[in-house]
Amino acid sequence: MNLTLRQLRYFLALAEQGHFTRAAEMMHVTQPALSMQIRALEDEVGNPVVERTPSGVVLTPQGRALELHARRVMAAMAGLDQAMRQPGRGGRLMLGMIPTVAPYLLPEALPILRARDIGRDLHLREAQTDRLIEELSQGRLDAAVVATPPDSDELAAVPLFTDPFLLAGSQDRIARLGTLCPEPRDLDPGQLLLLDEGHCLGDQALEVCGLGRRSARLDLGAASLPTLCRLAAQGMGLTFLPRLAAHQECAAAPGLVTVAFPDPQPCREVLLLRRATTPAGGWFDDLAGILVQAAERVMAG
Amino acid sequence: MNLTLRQLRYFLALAEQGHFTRAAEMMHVTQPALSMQIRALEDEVGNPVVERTPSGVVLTPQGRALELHARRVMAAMAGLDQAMRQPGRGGRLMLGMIPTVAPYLLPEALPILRARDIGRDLHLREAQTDRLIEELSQGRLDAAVVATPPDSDELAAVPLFTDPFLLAGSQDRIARLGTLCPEPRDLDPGQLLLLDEGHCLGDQALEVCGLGRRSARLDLGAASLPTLCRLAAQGMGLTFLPRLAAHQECAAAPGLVTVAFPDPQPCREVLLLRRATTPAGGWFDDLAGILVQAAERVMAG
DNA sequence: TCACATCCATAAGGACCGCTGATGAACCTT
DNA sequence: AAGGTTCATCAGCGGTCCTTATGGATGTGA
Repeated sequence: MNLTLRQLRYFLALAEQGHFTRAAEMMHVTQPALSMQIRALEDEVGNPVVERTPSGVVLTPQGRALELHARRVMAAMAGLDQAMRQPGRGGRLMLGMIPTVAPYLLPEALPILRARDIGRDLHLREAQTDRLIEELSQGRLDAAVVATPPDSDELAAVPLFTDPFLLAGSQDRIARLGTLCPEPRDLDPGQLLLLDEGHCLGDQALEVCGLGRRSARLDLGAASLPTLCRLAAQGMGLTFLPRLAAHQECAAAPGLVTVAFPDPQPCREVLLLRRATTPAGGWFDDLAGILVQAAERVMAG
Repeated sequence: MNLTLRQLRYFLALAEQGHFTRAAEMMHVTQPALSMQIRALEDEVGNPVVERTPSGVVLTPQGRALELHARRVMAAMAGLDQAMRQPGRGGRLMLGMIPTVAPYLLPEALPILRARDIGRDLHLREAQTDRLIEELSQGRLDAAVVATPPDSDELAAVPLFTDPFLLAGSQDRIARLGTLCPEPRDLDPGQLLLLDEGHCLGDQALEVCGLGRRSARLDLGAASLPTLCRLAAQGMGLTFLPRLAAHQECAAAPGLVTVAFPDPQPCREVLLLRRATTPAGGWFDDLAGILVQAAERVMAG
């Protein structure tokens, strides 16, 4: 049994009109065309679906069953059509984000995404760069926000924004540095608090200081930026705080003070990645634009 | 946007296999055939639904939306197929029945109908012959049980069973008739209780007595056979009781006594009607067989 | 009662669709 | 660098589906 949508459409028209000729007009075809499709449908089904009476057409019991199910099929098709017509897309958008960006960018980004009908079914994955890139390559993600340029050429990146690093610590630690904030590489590596390995933020902080991870005082095992900030606020050391995170973390960790580095400020480039095969236009550019907008608000706010 | 089932099927195969060639094999077509259909689908949708990566195929967000909806469509089609494959039919069977048959035949018939999977969605209409015939002609009914041969040749009838009339009344009224039951036409018209006009049973009773309705003592306005039987049981007159109804009515109306007429017994022919255009075989003959079987049980029981 | 209209089925011809088989381009593997 | 993937493209062919034309059945009006 291999019915076609055309047969179902014609049949529903016939059921509605009760009349071959009128149903054919409704379908913008000639009456023989519709008759032949109905005939083909009945051949497939094995029984007549309508009785041809002199004064019109009557559904058989089986015809009524067919009508019921055919309407369901057409409803499903209508739903599909509508979903495809949505320019915003309708499918789940699988977005990855590194942990040093996600909690600061998302509160601003999500409302915009929803307003633009992109976040309707947004699926978020927070993970470190390596894992995000792997999942992106495998197609389990559609895009990812990272702060490290991809090495593989199967990924393409668009820059979102530049996120300067601030120096953060307790009031007295910062005061002890003097009135002028030092050059990054003048900092004492022994005072630096870093994130766990795997977080690009730690590596980047070391890089701007001209240091390797080996020379850092210790890996505190601090798994998250909020934790790190609380440690720094209690005077346990200094840390690099992305400006993106500054407002939220200063509010959350009383006693935390930040100072900007002198120009040229050290910074990280936040990027939006996609597979190179992903069509660039459309939702991807929309998403990038929204994230930029959200970042501006976070920085300004 | 005018997607075809073929496109959806191919697309689902592709989504499942993640591989054009394997999806094509799955669909028993060559790879170009599938590629072209996917291409056509993407043209309709307006965006790519899969990304072609070197190592296989990944759905785009829109592709995932399409997958979701396509599965719904295919599920609806599967439901339709299954419904059509049911030899029993799946549609509502619209059955009409006259009031002097329905309450007696149905208790036996319904279980059999259900067992044979015909009564799955049986729609019953109890009405007098004229109305049943009208609704049958208009296609609002598929079949009708009546006791009057149709005059129109747009209806066809198959005989179900013969239902003899019994004479029923109170103990003393029946006794007063003597040991032998009289010929129908020897009955005193003044003693006869009849159903309302419109019920064929009343007309038939008069007919076998060689009388017209005018000569009957009165129309009691008794709208139903149970009422009539209760009147008769209380000695208000005699009535014709179809054997089909005898057991039930005697049980329900204490004091009601029935006697059979001498041969040739007056009787009514109970028929199953269909539109002449309704295909005779299949469900219609099944239904007729079941009703005959049910009638045999009623008569025997 | 006969002509006519209406309705659906059927037949023949043509346009288009979709499949196959062959080929090509890009990429990965060895 | 060669060979084997992958998917895309093309030409040719067969089938599907449409249209126009026609036929048979039924109902209707003069």
